[in-house]
Amino acid sequence: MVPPAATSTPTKPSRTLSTAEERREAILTAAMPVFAEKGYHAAPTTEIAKGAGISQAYLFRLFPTKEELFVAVIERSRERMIETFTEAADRADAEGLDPTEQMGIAYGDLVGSDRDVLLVQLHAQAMSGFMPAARKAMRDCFAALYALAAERTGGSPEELKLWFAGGMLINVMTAINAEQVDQPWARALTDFDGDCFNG
Amino acid sequence: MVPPAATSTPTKPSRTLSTAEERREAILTAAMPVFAEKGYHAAPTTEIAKGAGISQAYLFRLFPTKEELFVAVIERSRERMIETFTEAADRADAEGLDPTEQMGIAYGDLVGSDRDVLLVQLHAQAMSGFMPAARKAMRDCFAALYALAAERTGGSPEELKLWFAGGMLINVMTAINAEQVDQPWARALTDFDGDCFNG
DNA sequence: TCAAGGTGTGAGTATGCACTCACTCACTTC
DNA sequence: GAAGTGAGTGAGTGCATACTCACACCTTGA
Repeated sequence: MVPPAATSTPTKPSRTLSTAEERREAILTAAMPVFAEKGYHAAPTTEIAKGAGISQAYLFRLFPTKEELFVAVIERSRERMIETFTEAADRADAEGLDPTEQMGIAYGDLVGSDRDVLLVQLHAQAMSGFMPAARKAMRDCFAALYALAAERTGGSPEELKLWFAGGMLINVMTAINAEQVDQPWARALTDFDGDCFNG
Repeated sequence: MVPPAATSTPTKPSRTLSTAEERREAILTAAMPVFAEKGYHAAPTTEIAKGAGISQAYLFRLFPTKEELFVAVIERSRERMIETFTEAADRADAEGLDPTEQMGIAYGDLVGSDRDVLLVQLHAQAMSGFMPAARKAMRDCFAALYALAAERTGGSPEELKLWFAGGMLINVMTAINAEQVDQPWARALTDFDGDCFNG
């Protein structure tokens, strides 16, 4: 049960092969921007495999279908959001700030800086219409986020609805870069300071 | 100048060919559900042409690229929304009802009954990330809808923002059929009666 | 009646895709 | 060291796709 080789140099890992779990992580990391940019159908698995540094054949061993890979990417983007919200809520608690507002700000920052998370969400929403696996993943996503928001903000269902609605608007406005448009509609729909969605 | 064959049955129109404009309309009608279901990349132009009752070759004469066709479909879905809102506002005016509320209800009905309009919007939003033509079409769409809503409801920018945010939430919840889910998050996020978004 | 131009197509081309198969090599166990 | 298992791949297969081209037919105007 003891590792046999204390003899080999300890600076290098004795193992040259990666574990399947490491590869899976690498694939998800590589897949995220590709799905974000091109959407489900136009994202080539060859490109994802290349980005992960493995062969396409091995990609399909680890994720038997492209759809399973897509769902895993949706779940990963959900995890990113959960992390973001949790950190923001922790910070709000520590500094005595309004958690609803802090989580909202953190979300705006997240989708503004990490467009992959945003675009994966949008593609997944659109695919939900006719791809049951994506629909399920999106429902799970909303379930988790709603539970987290309810717990950390203590808001009423009505307040939470408003807060989610604001999030959906941020998504779309960010996707079309409305903040770069100098027109009344764009100014009105991208004004998230001193916001009605927060408390 | 007289059609040469008064001998043929007069119940048939003398013209056997359609005009290009009629064909264009037929193509858009056929393209809408295909793009809605499959998204931009996975929607085959062969299937669209077949649905429109013409050859694929002629489709490409009328819409030189698939992208132009996609943009035209986005614009058509915008027109549907404009019609819906206009009718609802007219009705509200005629019957002394609140236009904001009536337009909101009409929108919910539209996306609930005509999923094509909804899904085309969602696909277009997702494509906006990396397809400038789709982004432009979506911006135009928001510009037109915002102008209409502002004129017909007289709402403040803040009120209009709330109203649009509610619309974005309706979109997503409808896409994932959240109203069929019996869980707290789904009940809260699909409760659009007596709504905070309406005045 | 005939030319001009619009309507319309069959049959491609070149490319890209998800997924498979047969196979090699690294590592562990006994 | 032998035997088993998991990591990893080169080289496909079969099919679908956007777009093209040469060509035919219908309609109109003079």
